[in-house]
Amino acid sequence: MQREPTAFESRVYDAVNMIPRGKVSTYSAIAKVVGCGSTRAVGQALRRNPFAPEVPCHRVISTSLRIGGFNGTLEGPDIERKRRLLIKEGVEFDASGIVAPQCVYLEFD
DNA sequence: AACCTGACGGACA
DNA sequence: CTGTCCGCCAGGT
Repeated sequence: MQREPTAFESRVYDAVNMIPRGKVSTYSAIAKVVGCGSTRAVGQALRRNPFAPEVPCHRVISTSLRIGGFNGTLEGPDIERKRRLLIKEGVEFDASGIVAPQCVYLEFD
């Protein structure tokens, strides 16, 4: 059974939806935009993501420019898929799997 | 209302 | 470099 998104989650989804194609953002950036100092709260909202394809949650990475998690996991085939998807959108990755800083979108609104 | 959890981050050993 | 701890805030039970 589904539930309506809270005001907080709506802000998170809205912010994520603002990320242009070929770019990514970080949890801390999103957290700042939605007005909370906890990246964890953002992670929870994205994990729940009721708007799966609508909200490009795969464009959100950790502040260290490493890919965070995806589909509820921190590692595994899902993460690999996320990486491929980002590359497909034009996001560049370092040999270590680090996202190119130029592809990071930090300013919203 | 109380307690636990978490797709994190930063500090420290 | 890795592993551990604490703080952070909202959601779920």
